[in-house]
Amino acid sequence: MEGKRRRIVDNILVRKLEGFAPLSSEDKSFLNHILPQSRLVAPREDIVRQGLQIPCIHLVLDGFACRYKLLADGSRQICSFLVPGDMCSMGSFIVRTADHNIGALSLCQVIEIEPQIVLQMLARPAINRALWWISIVHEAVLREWLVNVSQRNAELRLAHLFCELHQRLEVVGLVRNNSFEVPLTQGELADTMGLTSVHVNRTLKSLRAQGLLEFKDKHATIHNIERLRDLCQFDPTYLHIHDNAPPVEDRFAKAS
Amino acid sequence: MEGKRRRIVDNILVRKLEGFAPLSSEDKSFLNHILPQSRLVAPREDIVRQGLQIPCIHLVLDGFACRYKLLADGSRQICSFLVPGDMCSMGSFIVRTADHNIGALSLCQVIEIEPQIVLQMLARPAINRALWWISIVHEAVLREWLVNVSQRNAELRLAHLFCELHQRLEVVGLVRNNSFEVPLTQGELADTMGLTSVHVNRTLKSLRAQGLLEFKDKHATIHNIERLRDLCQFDPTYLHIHDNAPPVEDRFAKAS
DNA sequence: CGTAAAATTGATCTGTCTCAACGTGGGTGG
DNA sequence: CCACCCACGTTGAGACAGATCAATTTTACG
Repeated sequence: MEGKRRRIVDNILVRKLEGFAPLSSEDKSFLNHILPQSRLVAPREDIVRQGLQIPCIHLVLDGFACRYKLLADGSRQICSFLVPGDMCSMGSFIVRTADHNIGALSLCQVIEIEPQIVLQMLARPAINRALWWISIVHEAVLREWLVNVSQRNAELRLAHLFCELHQRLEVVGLVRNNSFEVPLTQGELADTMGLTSVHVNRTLKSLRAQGLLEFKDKHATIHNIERLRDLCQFDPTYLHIHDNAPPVEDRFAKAS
Repeated sequence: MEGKRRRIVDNILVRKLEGFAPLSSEDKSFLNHILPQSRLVAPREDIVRQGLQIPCIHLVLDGFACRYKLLADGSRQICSFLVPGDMCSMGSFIVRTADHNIGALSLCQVIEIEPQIVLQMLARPAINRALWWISIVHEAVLREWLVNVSQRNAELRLAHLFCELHQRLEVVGLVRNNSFEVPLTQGELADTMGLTSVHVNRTLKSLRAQGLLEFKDKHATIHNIERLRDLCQFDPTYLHIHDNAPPVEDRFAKAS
């Protein structure tokens, strides 16, 4: 049981990192032999608290977590989702204080990666690059969310978000039959999209009526992903899957 | 003349990086001896084009540039500003294709840092950390912009943006007498804030009437920064100035 | 089961957009 | 050096997406 869980655990990190570039068998073996203790985090429980010291680097094995900020008037903005395979990258290593919260949305299984393990990861060039990649993709996703909230109406916003989740969950093998788990309430979707839960509800109803997107019982179903992508102009390039840049030496060769 | 410009040039990068943590004199000397050729970029000219290969890493010496995305309906979202001292960090090193454009807003003086120089920078631990810091702060700024656009009304949005610019420009010594250059049109502000230029105009008028913020002739003046910060709950923590995390060894000491 | 959170629907209100007109300043060609 | 021009700024009036307020139904869970 323990061994089985451990294997599942490491597989998802390898799978995630190989969404960038293939890893050598040594690197994979290294990742399969770090044996951090995983723990469960209850829904609504915080993993990182804004203003406090960042405890360590976390990897989500199962469940949805999110980064969020609270405003004085009580409103909340969810700034990103951490889905299985995602980790909060280098922040705790570089900077003293957290500028945002990270909290579990559903029951989460997370791993706390110890600082000395992170040093070992950084010492491996391919993993080092993959960590940079995570950071760059995170930035790109944030930009896309900014565009989403700033430029698109409620219908296109929701469509785009579900296209993104579909793509990200597919990479880690969590989409089956056009359907995937999204353990969010409509209120949480609202806090993500800068809408009210009332308006999210109405917009989901409209998308459902158009046969574009069903969201029920914490599961999303997209019958025709192409149609949904066309609607909101979803272009997955920004997720930079398998978008490894050529090494510096090759670029010299190309330049000369 | 050349020597003087070169000194000014390197000073701003050193100054920017020391906004994180002090550099050793060797590191500073290293940064003062990279001698990249700077070039001028005209307003509206692009430095990086979405979908194409990212040419190399750029450092802005003077002027404002921005990252932006275009949508099919012609609308534009400005996703971040590059002010003097800012560089577009590791993207070109890690990932093949640009997921956004970078373009000059005003006449810009920029430096193109060659890949092998970046390798040398990465080889120096303190500079390596500072590059991670840049990336982390970039992410934090994006989150704050998302909150801004998603949760605040036009008045608070503009107030918050100008508080941020005030803080960022002060770090590199570009604020004098509560006043600093912001070479943007109201239309560009609108594309930044997810508003129309008409509404930006009206909102600036209101802020001016309240004595909070003057924006005229490409210059912003904030007579009472405290009052403006209170209004929009600006908390500069997210810029992580001098927020260097303790090294891993110290954390072990603390833990034991 | 019972109870609270979440989803759903209706009616009304409002911040921001849209369309439209006019003012203004700086650059360019004659 | 003037006159035109065009981008930018400014102001007004009306329209609309989404918020707000409120009530009811459904679902999840102890």
